[in-house]
Formats: sequence, C-alpha cells, structure tokens
Amino acid sequence: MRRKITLKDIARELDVSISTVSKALKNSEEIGRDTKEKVQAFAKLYNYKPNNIAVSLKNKHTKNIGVVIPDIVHHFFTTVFRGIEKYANSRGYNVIICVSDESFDKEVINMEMLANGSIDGFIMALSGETQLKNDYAHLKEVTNQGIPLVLFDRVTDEVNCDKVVLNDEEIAYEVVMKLINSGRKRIALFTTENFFNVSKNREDGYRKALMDSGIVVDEELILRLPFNENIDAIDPFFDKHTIDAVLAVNEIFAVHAMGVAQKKGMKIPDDISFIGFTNGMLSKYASPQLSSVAQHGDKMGEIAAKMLIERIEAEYKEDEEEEVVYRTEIIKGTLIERASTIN
Amino acid sequence: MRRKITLKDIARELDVSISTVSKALKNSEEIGRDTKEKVQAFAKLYNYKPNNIAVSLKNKHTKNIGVVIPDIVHHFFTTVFRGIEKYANSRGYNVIICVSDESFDKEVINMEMLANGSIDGFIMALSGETQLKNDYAHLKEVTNQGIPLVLFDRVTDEVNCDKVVLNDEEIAYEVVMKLINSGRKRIALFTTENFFNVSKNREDGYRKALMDSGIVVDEELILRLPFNENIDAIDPFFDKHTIDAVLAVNEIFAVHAMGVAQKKGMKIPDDISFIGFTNGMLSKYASPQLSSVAQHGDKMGEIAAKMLIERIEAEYKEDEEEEVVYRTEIIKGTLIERASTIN
DNA sequence: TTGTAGGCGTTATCAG
DNA sequence: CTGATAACGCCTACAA
Repeated sequence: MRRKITLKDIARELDVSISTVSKALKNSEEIGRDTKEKVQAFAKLYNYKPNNIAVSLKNKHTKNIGVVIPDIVHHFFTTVFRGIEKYANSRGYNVIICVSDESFDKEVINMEMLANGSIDGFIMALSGETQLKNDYAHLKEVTNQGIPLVLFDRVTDEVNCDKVVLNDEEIAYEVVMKLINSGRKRIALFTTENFFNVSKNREDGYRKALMDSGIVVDEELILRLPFNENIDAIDPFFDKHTIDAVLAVNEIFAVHAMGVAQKKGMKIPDDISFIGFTNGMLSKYASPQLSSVAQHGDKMGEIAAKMLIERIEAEYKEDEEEEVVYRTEIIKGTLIERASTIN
Repeated sequence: MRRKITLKDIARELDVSISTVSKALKNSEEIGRDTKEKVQAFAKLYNYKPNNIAVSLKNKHTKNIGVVIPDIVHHFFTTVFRGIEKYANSRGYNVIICVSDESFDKEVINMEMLANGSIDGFIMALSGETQLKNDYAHLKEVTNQGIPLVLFDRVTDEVNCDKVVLNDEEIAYEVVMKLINSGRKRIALFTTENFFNVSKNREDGYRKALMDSGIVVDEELILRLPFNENIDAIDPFFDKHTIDAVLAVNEIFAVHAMGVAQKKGMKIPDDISFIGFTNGMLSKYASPQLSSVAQHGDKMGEIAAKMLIERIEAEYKEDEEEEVVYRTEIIKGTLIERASTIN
C-alpha cells in the first residue's frame, strides 16, 4: 500500500529543499534546468499530486460548491443539479450535496457544517418547512460571513443574494390562455399550499389569465394538495366538479389526474385537457403523453453555478464594500405540447 | 461582513495562548474554571466553529465521502444516493458527488481530483464505458493508495473491494418463472449490451428459467438496445415477433414497450404481460401500472455507506497488513405486482 | 494551570 | 539558482 507522496518526500529523496521542489513543479523561472527536470521526472514517476486540503488551507478557498436541495429523488432538482455539476466541473469545482428533506432543521445543520470552511459558496432551493416558517436567519448568517449564495426556484425576497427562477406567473398565464383559446371554460388548478413561492406565482398567472378572459375564478376549482405526495384528494374532486381542463403544478398531480379522469370515462383531450409543470419522464411516458412546461433545469443549474463562481472569484480581488448589486435571472419556461391537449 | 473567527482571534482578544483556547473549548481538565468559562462564553458569543479544512489537514481525514455515478437524472441512482447521504450524514460525513456521464475519462478525472485528499473513501457505480473497456486501473490505483472503495450495482470482479449488488440473476429467474407459471410461453427480454454486469446477470436468470422449464431460448426474442435511451428498435420488434410477455431491464424499455403493444391492439395483461426492473415513478404512473422489480436503492445506499465508513474508521486503528477480507452484500429484489401482469 | 513548539502539506517572500 | 522561514488554522506533547 503505497501512500501518497508529498513535497517533503520528494525533497528528501532528491536531496533538495521543499521550496525548490515546489517551484520546480510549477516550472518556476528561478529553478535551474537540471533540477527542474530531475524533480519533474521524479514527481511524474511517483505520480505526485498536490494535496487539496493543504492547498485549500493555504489559499483560503476549497474549489468546492455546496448544493442544498429539498429532495434528490426528484426530476427537476436532479436536472438542475446536473447543470450545476457540469458547469462547476468545467471550472474545476467539485460539488458537495446535502438534502434538506424539506426540513428546516436539516437545512440549517447542513449549511452550518458546510459553512465552516468546506465550501466557497452555496447554491440552494429552500425547503418547504423553511418557506412555511419564513425564517431565513441561517441564510443571512451565511451571507453575512461573506459566503456567496445563489438561490434557485424556491427563493425568497427576504434574502439579498443572486437568484435564478422560472417565469412562473407568465408561463402559467400563457398556458392557461392557450387552454381558454382552445375552448376550455372550466379550468381547474391542482397546486400545493401557497407558502411555496412557485405555487403562488403559478396560481397568480392562472387567476390573471381567467380574469383577462372574462372568466370568474371559481375558488372551488383550485385544489390544494399537501406537498408529501398524498394525492388521494384528486379522485373525489372529479366526482364533485365538472371541468374541461386541468393545470397542475407538477407532473405527478397531472398524470395521476389523467388516470382518474380516464377511469371516470372522460376522453383526453376531447373532453378534457391536461397540462403539467416539469417536463420529465412521466410526461413523456404517460398515456396519453402529457403536455407540460419545461423548466429547463439544466440551464437554471448552469446559470446558478456561473453566477456563484463569478461571485466567488470576484471576491478575491474585491475592493471591499463597493456596494454589491445582486441579480435575479429569469428563465423562460416552454410548453411542450403533447397528446393531452388539443393542438 | 463579519469574517469567521479563529482560535488565534480568541486568544488575542482574551490575552491567552492559542493552546489554552483550544483546550478550554474541548473542556480539558488542564484548564482553570475561570479561563474555561471566559473562553467558552467568548466563543459562543462570536459563534466560533473550528475550520473543517484545518482539522482535516491535521487529522488526515476529511469526513467527506466521494460518490461517483454514471447519471444523476436517474431514479435508481438517486435512490441509492439518498440512502448514502442519509446514513453518511447521520455519521457526520458529507457527500461529494461526481457524475461520470457514462464516460471512462470523466470517471478517471473525477476520481483523481477527489483522491488528492478531498475524501476519505469512494462509493461508486461503474460507467458504461468503463465496463465496456474493462479497464479498472484507476480503481486499483485508488485502493492501492489505501483509499477505501465500495462498488454498488455496476461492479466488477477485477477489483478487490467491498461491493453491494442486487441478486439480479436470481430475481430475474424468479420473475420469469412467475411469467411461465401464469401460462406465458414466448417471453421476450429487452436488455442492453452485455458488458453491463447487471444486464448479463439478468439475462442469465432469464435463460435459466426458460431452460429449467423446458423452453428453448429463442435468441430472436432477446432485444439488445443501446444504453443511450434510443428505444426505436422496440416498435419494429413487435411487428416481427409474436410474444406474450416481456421482461425489461429497466422501466423505460418496459413502459415504452407497453405503449407500443397497446398501439398494436394488444390487451395488457390479457394478451401480454410486462415486467420491468427499477420500481420508480414510471412503473407507478404508467397505464396500466407496471409490475416491476424493486431494487431497494435506499437500502443499497445505506449499506454501501455503512461498509465504507466502517472501513474508513477501521483504518485509524489498523495494525497494518492484517489481510483484509472484502465483503459483497447481496440485496434481494422484490417483485411489485401491478396491473401489467396476471396476478 | 498555562504556554511553547512542532507539525499536517503547501505556497510565497526573502535571504543567500 | 537555491533554501530557510513563516504562514494558513488547528491540535497536542511537553515544558514551565
């Protein structure tokens, strides 16, 4: 078992000083041709690689990014994550991931662990509980310490930092308009509780589209499901209400609802149309295939990572207190039309 | 912007030495009551937390685990990851994740980056390309350096390390037997190329079940799809062959095949049965719902993390070269029966 | 009871 | 051209 070799080892073996080795490996001009070659050859032979930890301690940065998300078994988040990872890697950063599991406490603990030097910056989507409690002290703490933070998707106005979000309200508006223009009149909204900024925004778009079309919003047609995937309430909903379209804030609600509607004998999309958010596997493989709003998670992730890394690297040469201006990037959602809506 | 406070800062402010502060914070017996209280109060006030990097450098371990998987937007892998993350967190470890994207080179690069001190051990599933090339030098390199490694799902006999796998062959055997016992005679297998150990094992189970039942294996009924989700070949397959059951090595193949069969006018499960591997979202929300083999990813992840951490922590007190024995844990798959098979 | 010194592996400054 | 020294932040054996 051959342990990793260090500068010191090389120095000892070659009978030169540590600093000579260090410089030689960096191809420094100060070092003589022969010494350089000798050192470099030896280093290659023994596969020397600098120890990341030592370098981090010295440089005060780790080249690690912390990502904190509510859930990992979730198409949208993994998509964003893939975008983050890809961009971060291309810039030489690694990604440490922590799952908050929709829990406030876990979110806090995870962030504290990472904030003690393990990472150079955070990218995160707020947990459900955090949005419910509306308590962002841990985020403010982190930014106060000068650790850059980028929020995506599940964001809040309470914290001053860079953000990346979908144009939730707009796209919901557009999509509902499309339903209305195709002749739909009784359009239900299947959503979650409103402490989620995204659900709130989508609902706003939904209401606005109805109102702008002269349709009175029937509060009965707005079904609020809990966020723990308990979708039993969908079934009875169809017994109680006559509807000809559904907008759902995620795939699961939409696909499950399609199943229920079909069981009740309704024809899709002749009798009823369905549109969901999150253009994932389910939308693609459901039958009929579900029309849904692509949230472009890859792009969101990439942009979030880019914003963060810029922030991180700007810090190194910062003139101290030059009034930082935070940006919010807005990604445009795209409706992918499939068989669950009339073309 | 209040930067993080260090032992040195506290020492200076309180006019004591750094080591006194260090000991006081550890509640050492050596330190006087008053000093301890003074230091601890100050530390709490300024929210002192030891710097992870410095501690890592000192202790020669990072409390980080490296996870390398082929894909993150993938139900099974995320499930395993969730198991890893959960267990690791409960033991005070963080998880750094790298995606190999089924690429050999990325796998190698990622591992090298992490192996330079960033992590205490690896958990990984081999990339497709790695299994194809059958080149495991990078894994051997890592274990040679004394970094513990646990392989899961996509494993190889070429590397000596702990492993966690599904009983792929057995469960495939059982499941095909079930199809046969329900009267199926022409059972197709939709799989990937055979350099994947899992596909290979599942195929072996499939063949064995047929043979044990006196059915001659018709090689024509084994459809090998490329691993890049290109499933166009499924459609023509149904035109060419008459079959009454399908075993697919993943959900996507199975659900897509169900769609094709239905389009050709076949009734599920009356005319044809379907069973897939990976009991994910698709299985649950397809119509009809797909019977599928639960791979218990959470459990695999948890066990993998447990094995790894035991290995890591055993190292600290190792008597050097006492003939390490590696284990392979086998997780039993479970068939979740749904509407795509006859009960 | 407190402090000093050395070291973890690397880098940068400065002296030789 | 090369090397000694200090520093990053923390820990600990040993000295005072």
